[in-house]
Amino acid sequence: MQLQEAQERFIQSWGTLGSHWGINRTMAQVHALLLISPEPLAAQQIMDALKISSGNANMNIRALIDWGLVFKELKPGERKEFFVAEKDMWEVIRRIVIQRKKKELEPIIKVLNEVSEVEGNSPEAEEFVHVVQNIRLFAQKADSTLEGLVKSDQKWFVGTFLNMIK
Amino acid sequence: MQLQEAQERFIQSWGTLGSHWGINRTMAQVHALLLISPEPLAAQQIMDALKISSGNANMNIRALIDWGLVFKELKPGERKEFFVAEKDMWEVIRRIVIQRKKKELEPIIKVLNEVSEVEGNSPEAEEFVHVVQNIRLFAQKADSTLEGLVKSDQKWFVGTFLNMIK
DNA sequence: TTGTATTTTCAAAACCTTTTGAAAGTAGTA
DNA sequence: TACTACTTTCAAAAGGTTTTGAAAATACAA
Repeated sequence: MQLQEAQERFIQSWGTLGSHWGINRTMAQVHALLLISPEPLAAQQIMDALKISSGNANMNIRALIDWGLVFKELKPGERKEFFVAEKDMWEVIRRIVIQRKKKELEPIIKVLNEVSEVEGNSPEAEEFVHVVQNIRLFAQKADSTLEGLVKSDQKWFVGTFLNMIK
Repeated sequence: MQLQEAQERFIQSWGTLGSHWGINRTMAQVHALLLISPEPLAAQQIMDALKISSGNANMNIRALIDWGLVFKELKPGERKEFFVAEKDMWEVIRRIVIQRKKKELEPIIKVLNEVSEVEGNSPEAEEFVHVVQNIRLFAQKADSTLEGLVKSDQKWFVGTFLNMIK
């Protein structure tokens, strides 16, 4: 396969994957482009490569920086900003886990804690409490699991985690 | 907190969570409603409770059945169909993992395998292969991890998995 | 300071997904 | 068979998100 075709396929697929993971399509494509670029890229190069507008490029680059997946790099003598991707996949995963844990898991745990204080002992109330407690247990497990994952290093993941499962 | 308020809050939150997880808002709300219902519900009851149209209810109930998260139940003497949710949270998670693994992880692994056959030895090609190999490693780990999770039982998750991470 | 390259903003447009609800289809009952 | 309760379909509408691009802002250089 030719390099250019491979690059395009990779960028497209990464975009599709991202859009299932709370990262918008373009944001994931920008990330993919930077991932496979040996050199930092300027906004204009990103716009050209992905055929997107300046507004779009700017917004998604900013978002990637917020997520900690992309860094700004200034070259001496150049006025414009260049961007590089976080290329350590383990770090990429950690960054995404941190964001999603904060935006999704923590809010639902908060709600589960609140609604489990429900009054009454009708069948509806009993069923409700039962289901909520159950989910709460899982949510808390997931929370500590992810917390552990965020704090652990790649060695652990590649070694123990996989071997254990099999 | 009153039961009704708690139920509404739970349904709303479950809907929001679902929408971040490839399950559309209404689909997750229907699932939440069935989860906390001690009795099977008919389509009409779901439509009334969530204030949604028949088409919407029908489509999302079907989707939940496809995912294996909801089952049809026929009551003797009743013409209409009733629906119950899968209430075992472990099974719920397994079902979702199965669907998403098939729809997201497997396709990207396929693409990664294909594009890693790239030709050339320019810096671009080298960087490309390097990044792709790296992601491929993670994707394959994730695949076997999830495969293991799908095959394992809850006891394992609650016991070993959590303790191990800490 | 002025000029110019670059970045940022944001309202409007384009795009994509979800929902509606009327009509058609289905199946049990008489 | 015809009736009725219920389910399914699907084109159109609504709703939500993303993208565009012109204009404004910024920041360096002369």
